[in-house]
Amino acid sequence: MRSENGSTGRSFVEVARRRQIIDAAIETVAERGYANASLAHIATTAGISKSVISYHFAGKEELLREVVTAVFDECGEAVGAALASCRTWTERLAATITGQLEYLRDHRTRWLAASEIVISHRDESGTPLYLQSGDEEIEGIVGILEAGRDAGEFGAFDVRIAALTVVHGLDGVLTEWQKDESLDLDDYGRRLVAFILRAVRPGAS
Amino acid sequence: MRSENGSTGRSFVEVARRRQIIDAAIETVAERGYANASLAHIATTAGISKSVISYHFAGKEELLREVVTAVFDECGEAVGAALASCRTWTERLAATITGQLEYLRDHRTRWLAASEIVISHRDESGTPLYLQSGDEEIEGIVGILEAGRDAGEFGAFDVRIAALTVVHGLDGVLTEWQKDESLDLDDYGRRLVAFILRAVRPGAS
Amino acid sequence: MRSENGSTGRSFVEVARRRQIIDAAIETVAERGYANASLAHIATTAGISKSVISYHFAGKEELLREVVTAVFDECGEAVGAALASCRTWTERLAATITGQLEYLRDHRTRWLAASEIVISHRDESGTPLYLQSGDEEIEGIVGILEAGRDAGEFGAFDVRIAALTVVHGLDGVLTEWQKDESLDLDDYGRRLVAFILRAVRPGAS
Amino acid sequence: MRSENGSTGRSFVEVARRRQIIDAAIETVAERGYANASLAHIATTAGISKSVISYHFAGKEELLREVVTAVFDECGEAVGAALASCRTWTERLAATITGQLEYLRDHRTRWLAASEIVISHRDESGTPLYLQSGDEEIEGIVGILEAGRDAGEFGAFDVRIAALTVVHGLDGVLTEWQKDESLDLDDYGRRLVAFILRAVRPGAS
DNA sequence: CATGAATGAGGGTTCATTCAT
DNA sequence: AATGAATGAACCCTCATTCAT
Repeated sequence: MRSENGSTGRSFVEVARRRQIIDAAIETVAERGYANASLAHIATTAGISKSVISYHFAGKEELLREVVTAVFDECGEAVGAALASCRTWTERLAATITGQLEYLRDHRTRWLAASEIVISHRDESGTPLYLQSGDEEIEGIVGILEAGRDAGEFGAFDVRIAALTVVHGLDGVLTEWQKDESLDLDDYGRRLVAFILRAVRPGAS
Repeated sequence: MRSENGSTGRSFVEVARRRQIIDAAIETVAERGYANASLAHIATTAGISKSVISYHFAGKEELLREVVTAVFDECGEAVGAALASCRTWTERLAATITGQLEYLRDHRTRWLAASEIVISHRDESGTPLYLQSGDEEIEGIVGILEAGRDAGEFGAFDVRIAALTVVHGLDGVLTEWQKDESLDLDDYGRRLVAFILRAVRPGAS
Repeated sequence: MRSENGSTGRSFVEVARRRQIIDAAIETVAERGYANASLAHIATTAGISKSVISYHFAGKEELLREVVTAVFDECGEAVGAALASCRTWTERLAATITGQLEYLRDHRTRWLAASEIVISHRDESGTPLYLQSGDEEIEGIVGILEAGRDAGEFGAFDVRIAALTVVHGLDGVLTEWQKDESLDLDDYGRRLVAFILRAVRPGAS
Repeated sequence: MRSENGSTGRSFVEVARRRQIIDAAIETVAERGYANASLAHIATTAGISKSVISYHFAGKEELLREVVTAVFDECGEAVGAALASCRTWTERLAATITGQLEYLRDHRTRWLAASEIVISHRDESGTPLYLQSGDEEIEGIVGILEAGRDAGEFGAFDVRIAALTVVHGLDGVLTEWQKDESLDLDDYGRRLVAFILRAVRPGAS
């Protein structure tokens, strides 16, 4: 049993190369857009030969999926860490929003690239990636909202609608940030949290 | 007195052909995605030769921009009509949401295509369309929210954040609908309106 | 017998239209070069529809040939007129050079276009036009040189070589003029005549 | 120490392929003319796929410029070699003519192609190549003529006019050779030299 | 482990020509 | 007499992928 690493059977060098290529792909997609991010451009960005990519990845498809997985996993971990120290459901709801915005703030390029790919890429059957991904994020927020409602922290409203509003509201931040580079994401987060908390606070519907 | 048309100098036949091509482009983009919507596919969908498109449009760029303009104008008119009969700012806010959802319900393909293009298409300088368009929609909602707040219908909150939440929340509906074809958009709209109204209602914070 | 014109059977309007198109072709070829002178550009220059050209000319081939014929005939007439008043063979040789340069000076665009076409255009068999044209010009100079030699005005040299040198030397003037717009063609002509006369003057060798 | 090549960073195989493609381009242009020399035809002539050309050259533009450079450099070297063994300016003038004619005799196709390209090709701004190139050849002849005049070998005449006459006279040889395949270039050269020497010989202007 | 080389498919665009009106 | 409309061929170029080395 070769156990240089986990269970993938990849050597240390191999893992490093893949990471390098993934990073180059992220940079390229973020800069030039999904449609203009050819393997040639990615290879140039990485400073390697084009066929190195083909050697380490089964194809462009796999590379792009790895980008998405890597970024979304990172972000998920960041949000998870932010959630760990929360005491109330209100705090957890706020942490979900601010946690993701903090990731976005610190890893804008990565998030931008992953978003582009999820939105634009389609598998060979023509199905977009964003229709293939699970709804863990939404389910997580739904869980927080339901628990908070049961605990009396939140009022009565459609939790799924609320969760979707939060998720898509977060997506919109990136656009705002692109339109206005000087946007203060921390401040934006506080105000977004405030607005969402208004919506979920107890009281007449 | 040549009165075949308005001020564009286009004949009736020309206008019809352009519309046909635009419709074919919409269908193709919605079905295959922006990146796979080649002129060849669009032509095939329209049942015409590839070069007919080049004859009627200066290029793919112009065709795509016309698609976006056509769809967004249509939707804007629909929402404008819905707003016309409103008495209160609350009604206007609700009508903005339901009006757009009704357009989306009745013209799903058109909206889908226009969204894809706005998100994915970049001009020759590499700037995406969604960063080029103005913010009329957001400004409109901001106006409603401010007026409603001044009229005492709404509470005190960051109107821009609120407007962005509404706009991006609407964008998210399409994704939900694609994931679940049986989604009742009218019902969804009522619940989304209810949630947003919770957020904007007067009261603490 | 409809005899509005000569023997071509073309009406006055028809002739005018053809001339208009020929002029537009000349202007376009001179400005954009043979390879970039499409019927579309020619039509735009003429301010007419593209298919008008096809209506009046059997094809692009015919149009281009007409351009060449028209310009070369004009130039030939100009040179012929210059020759008419000459008394000596030396004068005739000089008039051949200065006559053509005067045409060039006064009709630069026309000459430029015709030259481009003759050099670049090939018929459907692939034969360039410049290999199809007769050698009237060269023969004419050869005739002058032989007569002048027999009359004792010129020395003994290869008349064909001399004629070719004159003809191609004239071609080169256009290039010089393009490189230096301020070139004084009259002066250039005088100096070119002087040089050629040195070569043909009687004497050793 | 990587010493596969000089300073271009191209491997041996790469250089060979480029040469092969350049040769195929030369053959194609010479045979079909500049305007009909598509990359597809060049590829067919080379017996390779069309995209191989794009792989080895940045574009058609680069390929064509390489053709011109290669041929003109070759010819320049040949003429330079012929000049090296000359003692008098008269010999040098003659060697300039015969040297180029010898190159033309031995590499007719190459010269023909390069000439076609220089005359017909335009860069993206529309400027023809022949207006971009320097005048090294003309300057060289001018230098010979001036030195020869100062040395008393030649008479008094406009050296620039003379140089241009020589250069364009040489261009004309190719046309003559195309019209008459049986033309003896060596003989032609001797007679052309004789004619030019008549023109430059000392004596009254 | 890495890569230079090659390829065929497909991209958008321009073109000369035809045809019904 | 004129033209708007349409077409298919050909244009150059980019692409993801494969393969021998």
